[in-house]
Amino acid sequence: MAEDLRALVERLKAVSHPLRLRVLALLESGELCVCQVAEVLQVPQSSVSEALRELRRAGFVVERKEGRWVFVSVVPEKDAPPLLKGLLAGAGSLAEVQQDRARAQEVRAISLPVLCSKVQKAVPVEHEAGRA
Amino acid sequence: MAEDLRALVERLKAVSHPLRLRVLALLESGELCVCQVAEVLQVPQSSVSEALRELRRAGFVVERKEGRWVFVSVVPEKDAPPLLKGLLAGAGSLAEVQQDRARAQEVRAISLPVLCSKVQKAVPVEHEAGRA
DNA sequence: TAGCAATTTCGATATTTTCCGATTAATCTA
DNA sequence: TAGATTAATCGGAAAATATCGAAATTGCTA
Repeated sequence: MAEDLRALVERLKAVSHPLRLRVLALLESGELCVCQVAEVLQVPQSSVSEALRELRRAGFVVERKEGRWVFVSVVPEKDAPPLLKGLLAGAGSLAEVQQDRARAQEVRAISLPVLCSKVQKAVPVEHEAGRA
Repeated sequence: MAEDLRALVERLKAVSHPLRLRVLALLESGELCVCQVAEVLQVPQSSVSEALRELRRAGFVVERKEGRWVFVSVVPEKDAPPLLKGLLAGAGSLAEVQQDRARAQEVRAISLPVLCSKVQKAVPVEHEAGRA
């Protein structure tokens, strides 16, 4: 009885969201800084920041500040909430996630100062308009 | 790559809800009919019905009609989405869930016709007013 | 067929969530 | 210190969700 029903629901809510789940799954491929995440996913920076805030609140990711950059990564296994492992296993096999991770590899090859000054258009693509 | 990110998110959303998660966890203790669930959880019947609709859509529960009663239960393991197992494991240890299951045992002892005609008040308790 | 009884669907409101541009805060660098 | 840059927060409009009584539906029973 480690926690409370409501707490578990909050944790689930945190990942019941396309962008947030995508960010979490992306980070499993390794630490990234916020601007890298925004670049990989082609999403406005403020959206990434908000997604990360929720994931942090839920205990799924941790941050590390280095100068003006903020690096985020999946919480170390020993501190991870029970859900996390199964979640990442499930998400890791999704095509979208694998594409994101591939893109992350390319982005990692660019030095941060160069990457981030590169004005990211981040075409605000609709997050709902899937072919249901 | 069995599914789609959006599908996974939908599945997670289905259980990111106090009542729905409670219902799902309750059913792990065995099949119940809708009116029994309403009685155990002290929640209006239409709310239970709606919760079950979502859980069914997400593939977590199945129904079996018998006369005018509808019995619901957790989907058999072979058909269960990957998430389910870990989810139930996590929820099963929650105090609230254990209480619900204990109540279910009492309710099962009452014959259905007797139980259901018993006008259930189901005090519309606020679902948000936790001491945050 | 009439009348219950169990469940689902509907309707309407209230609340929450989402989203992103603009602003602010923090930190580097010249 | 001024200027630039990265990230967080704010604002607020639009969309989605929650909730539960009332009405509709389905199927039993007499």
